[in-house]
Amino acid sequence: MQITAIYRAITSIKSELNFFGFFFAPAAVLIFRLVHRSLSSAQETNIHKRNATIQEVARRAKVSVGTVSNVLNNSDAVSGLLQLRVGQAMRDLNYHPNNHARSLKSRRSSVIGIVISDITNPFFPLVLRGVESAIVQHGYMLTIFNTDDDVERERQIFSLLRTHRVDGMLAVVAPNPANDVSHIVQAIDMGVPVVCLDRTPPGLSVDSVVVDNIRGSAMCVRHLVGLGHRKIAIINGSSWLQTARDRFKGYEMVLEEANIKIDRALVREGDFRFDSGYKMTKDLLLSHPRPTALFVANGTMGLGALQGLNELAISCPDQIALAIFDEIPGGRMLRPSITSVVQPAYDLGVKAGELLISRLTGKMSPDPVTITLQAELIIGESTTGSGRAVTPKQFKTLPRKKK
Amino acid sequence: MQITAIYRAITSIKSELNFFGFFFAPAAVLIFRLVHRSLSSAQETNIHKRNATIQEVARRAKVSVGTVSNVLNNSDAVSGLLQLRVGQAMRDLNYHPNNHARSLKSRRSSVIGIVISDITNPFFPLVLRGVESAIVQHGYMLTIFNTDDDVERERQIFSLLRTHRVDGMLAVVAPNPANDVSHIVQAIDMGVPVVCLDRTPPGLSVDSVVVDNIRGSAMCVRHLVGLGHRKIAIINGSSWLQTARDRFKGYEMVLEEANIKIDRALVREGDFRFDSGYKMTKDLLLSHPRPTALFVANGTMGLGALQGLNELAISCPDQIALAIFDEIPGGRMLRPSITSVVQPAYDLGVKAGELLISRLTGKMSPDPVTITLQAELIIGESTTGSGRAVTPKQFKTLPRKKK
DNA sequence: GCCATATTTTGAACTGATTCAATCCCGCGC
DNA sequence: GCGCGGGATTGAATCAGTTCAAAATATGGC
Repeated sequence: MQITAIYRAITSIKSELNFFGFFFAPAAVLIFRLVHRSLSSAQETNIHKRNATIQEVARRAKVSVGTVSNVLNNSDAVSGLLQLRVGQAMRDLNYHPNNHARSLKSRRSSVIGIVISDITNPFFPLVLRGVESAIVQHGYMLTIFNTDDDVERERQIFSLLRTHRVDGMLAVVAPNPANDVSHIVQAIDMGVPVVCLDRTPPGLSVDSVVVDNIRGSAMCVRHLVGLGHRKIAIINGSSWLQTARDRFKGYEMVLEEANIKIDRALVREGDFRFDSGYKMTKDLLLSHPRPTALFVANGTMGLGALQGLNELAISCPDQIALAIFDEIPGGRMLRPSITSVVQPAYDLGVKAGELLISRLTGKMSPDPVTITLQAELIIGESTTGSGRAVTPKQFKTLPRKKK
Repeated sequence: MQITAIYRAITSIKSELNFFGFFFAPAAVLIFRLVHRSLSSAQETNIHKRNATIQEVARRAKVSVGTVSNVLNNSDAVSGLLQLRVGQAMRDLNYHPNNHARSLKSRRSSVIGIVISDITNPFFPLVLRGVESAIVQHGYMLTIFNTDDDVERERQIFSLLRTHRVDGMLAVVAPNPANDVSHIVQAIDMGVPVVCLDRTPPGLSVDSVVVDNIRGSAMCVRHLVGLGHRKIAIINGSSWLQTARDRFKGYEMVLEEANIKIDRALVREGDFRFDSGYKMTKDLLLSHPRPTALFVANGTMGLGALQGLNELAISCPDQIALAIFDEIPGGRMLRPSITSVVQPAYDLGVKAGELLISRLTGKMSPDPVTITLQAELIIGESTTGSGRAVTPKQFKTLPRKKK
């Protein structure tokens, strides 16, 4: 701490210039002000561990607290002169308004809670960035929670978020066998808008932004059928999730339309995690009848499936075709590159954030809205290619959407 | 909203049972209570859009607000009887204490801010989970911000976090050419502990948890030298970052100890993002002298490098050996599998969270602490192998640390 | 049963903002 | 010179908790 103290001694004046981050100055200006201030009121530098209050700002600017408050909320009715005086006082005192006091009275916290299953699933970071980009410009900030798909945890988090009086919530709901969505209903009833993201709780009508899983899955399976596959296995997620049910529905639909009878032995239910993808792949490929194609219903399980294939030394696509719902990171660099259903993760986040914002500004009909986005099928070598090295040309012609 | 309303009508009583998430009941009990309550005091159910206050709880339990407050903070001195009465009242009213009021008076918010460069860099989700696991048990929650390595943004975020009166901050500092760390110093001076994560701001002594980048990098380059490489290129991050400087230092050190003169043409400075890895790889491999090995100083640029190699149809490791600092997701599944320096990302988060917690509980000497963790070199086919399919056995023997 | 002491319980003061009715001030028309 | 209208400014009340000194109650010893 001593070093910090020394550092502060040198730069204390410089420090004060950073006001709300709205204010900054290049080096030259800094030095000027440093000199200027050290000649005038350096001794007034706040060195105590207490934040300045609105009272102190008011006193220093010789105005009332009401006026300072008006400046803070850049209300219309403050004369230019006072604006300046107050602004100067704030800078002098390095004033940072206390958000707790503000929220207590105004009943708005400028915080949005986001509840997801697991941030290490590479799908979610993108969603998060999308949400962030949509809400930051409206002055909101994000607090994040992972549920690991545990409803009980989800319930606790909802409670916690309510004591923190978040203005709104975004939720990727956990699989919910008891179908008890009371915590969600309760939040909405108490005036906290909730937008469901990626998954919708069955039986509850609520704002949501989802991907057309049926169509995405159907596209992919249709591609496999088109390549002549008849024994197509699927590794799906928990059937408590609408998402998983829809991905299965797409699979079912296409097989029916192709007059292929669904073989229950080829349908497996995992939990959208690495291990279940890994185990079920090994299991499927060691049992009879062996599928000629494998459709894995999410990316994390997809990685598990790859691991499984590697360990069994089963070559892809020669011995089995592999298609994965979700983009897997570096999937284009894999040999073979992976055929995958790519979800618009970032857009999903943006749309969810925007929907929540419009709920918060109240300029919407009160009826729940559902926004559906389309996924894209990216065909790779894991279903079509040779599985050996490809020429650059081949690689380049893989359809790829530049960000 | 109508449907929500209907749903509520059915389950309003059920809903109330979820108190703070500490409380839940199996279906049978639910039904019992449903009947029980509907006979007694169903009309008292709170259906208005206002949260119950501590006053209301006190009135209902026939105690003073002070007592309710004591129960909330499970202070020692409350008799069992009153505990029960208050608890019941809370449940009856579905009470969620207002954290803003609480924080205003108590000057503690139970919120920790975390500032990182970009959550879509797969290194950070793991860090985040580590932090979360360390702090959640102490009752803290996380709010997260991405800076995209922009100091000005970082400064704004620090200001915002201070108005929100977070109890502490974790920061992955952005490269800072002006070396102006005033916002960090200021926060610490005002009593908000800051722990730097993964990177330390040069010239400022502050709590931090970092990886031994010099050693990690040296191990990796030494491995390349050991394979006989003499023309080893490096694609590094911004030299404003200690991290990047250290990774270079490891490279430099090993080349010196092997008596290899450093060729400036083989040293490139990128920005730790995909594009710079991609462009610099293409550039390096098309220029003269062509390196025989490439060391990329982070994972995201590493993916870019792979893309570059793919496009140039340069086979690895036959034509060039590739080693990457950072694990890349699915890197074990790649053909060739990638030699990489794996950082203990999760542990890094845990340690940082724990360090911050001990600062918050104040049971520490005030001097800044630095915790250094070691990275691990995982040798893959991209430096040693043939680049063609491997047998399962080979794959299995890759050293792998089970989570 | 009484007094001293320990344990519970109470409630008024306080936290730092917003809100809004009341007041002030200024220019304008007559 | 006076009254009026309207925008600028003020400041007391309010939000929902915590805190802590004082009051109430309980415990124990004699």
